[in-house]
Amino acid sequence: MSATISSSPAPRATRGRAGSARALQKGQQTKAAIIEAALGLATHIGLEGLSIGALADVMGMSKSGVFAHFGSREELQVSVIREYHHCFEQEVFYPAMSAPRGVPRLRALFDNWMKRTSIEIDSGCIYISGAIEFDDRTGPVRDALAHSVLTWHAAMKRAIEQAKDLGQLNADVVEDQMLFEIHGLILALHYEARFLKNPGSIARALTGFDNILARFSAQAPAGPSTVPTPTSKE
Amino acid sequence: MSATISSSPAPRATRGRAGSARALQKGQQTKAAIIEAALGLATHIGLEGLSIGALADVMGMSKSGVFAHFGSREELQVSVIREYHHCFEQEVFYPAMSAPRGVPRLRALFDNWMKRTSIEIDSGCIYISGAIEFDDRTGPVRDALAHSVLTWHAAMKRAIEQAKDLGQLNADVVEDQMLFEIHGLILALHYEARFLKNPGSIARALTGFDNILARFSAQAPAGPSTVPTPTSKE
DNA sequence: TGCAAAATAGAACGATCGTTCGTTTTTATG
DNA sequence: CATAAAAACGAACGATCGTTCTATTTTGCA
Repeated sequence: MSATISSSPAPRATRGRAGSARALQKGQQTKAAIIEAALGLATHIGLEGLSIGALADVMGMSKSGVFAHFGSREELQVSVIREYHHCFEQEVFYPAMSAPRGVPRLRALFDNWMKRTSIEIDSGCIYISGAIEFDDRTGPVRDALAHSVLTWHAAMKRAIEQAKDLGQLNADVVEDQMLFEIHGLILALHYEARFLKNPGSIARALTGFDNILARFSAQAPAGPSTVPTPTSKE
Repeated sequence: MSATISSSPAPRATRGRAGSARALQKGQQTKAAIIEAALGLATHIGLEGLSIGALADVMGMSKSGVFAHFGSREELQVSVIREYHHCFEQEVFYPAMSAPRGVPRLRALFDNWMKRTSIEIDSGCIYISGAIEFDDRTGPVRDALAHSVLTWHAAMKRAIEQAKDLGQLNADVVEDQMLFEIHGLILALHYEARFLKNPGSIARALTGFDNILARFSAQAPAGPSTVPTPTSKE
């Protein structure tokens, strides 16, 4: 169990010769700045809406100057996803690791996830918009996106498992099921708050989490939480 | 309480003079065919991905020929949304109305909604993809989309209310809260089945629904379902 | 400071976009 | 059948897209 939710390929090392500890070369820090700006754009207009021309305007440089750092739009999109992955780790995952294992940490993960998702942060969530945009497509962008999301889901499942091991959740809790329902709360929050502008969505998400927690908690003799009534075939 | 979930402005009336009961004039039926094809495209590539050129190709006609029926791309998008609204009524709402009021009807609505959303139907859901695309935009397309979604949500809330009135759900159930959680299941299903290709998502959605139902059902003394523990400020 | 290498600029490409306009074909009615 | 209206076409528009290419500028190190 590593301290990070994923093994990133140490992307930001200095490149030049002789392990000079000097910061980034000019090109690298420009590239980092471009990616940061691209992330800002992508969280608002989506990965597909992200255009090199608009990005160049924001950066105050030429299209070809921006382009040269990536070689293709797809590579730019993948870079943005990696950057978002990194931000997500910093803002959601790491802070929650200081909470004690079990339900408190699970709750912290959910709270941070929620904050990242909700309109409090004016930017949208790439993991959500990207999933829609790359629904039925293939290729490196979709792969990078799915990889990041799955990595995050694995981290959530680990937290659920720990809560189970500590006896704070029922022993027969199915991680996938609990995660599914929690994920639903996040998606509903994103939908109702960002699109429908429904006030009170944050409170409903919190209530929903408490409801899920109560149902999966140890002590109760467990409700109908394993086999569904087969109301629809298939 | 009307029999339809919305009052559509009787869009498909014959136009010509003297109430001739003849079917549609040529133009109208071409337009209807275009909208149908456009809906097919939009459910796969989104309302924003929908282009008049691609639509013209599918229809085997010229761009300007297609365009002339709408006058603008926005009007085409709005037409597609109206068509989807209509399909949604036919496939989700009406069939469920033959189930007895209360929980059975609520369950039927959920089941149909699920089928519409899941990958069983190879097309995606415009209410979901559209919400992402028109997150932070304004204009008639967004308005039409939000109107349709809110109409559908109102229908769901009505079903919850009826189940409450019949004593099948707890009297203190908050419709908005229950709908929020149910909506989350649908969104999680869409996400995990369509994007992540997770097998078993349908079963998890069904289980989730049963869990929600059990929690909001009459008899139990009600868990912590109203006020959340304030774990995050705001 | 000099010089190779890296970084950026600028112009152009083919493609596609939504839209406009004038013409031609098709339709529906007298 | 004739004729006016409706429908569809086809070409062109300006804009933007990702990408390529060749200069020019800037950088980093000897």
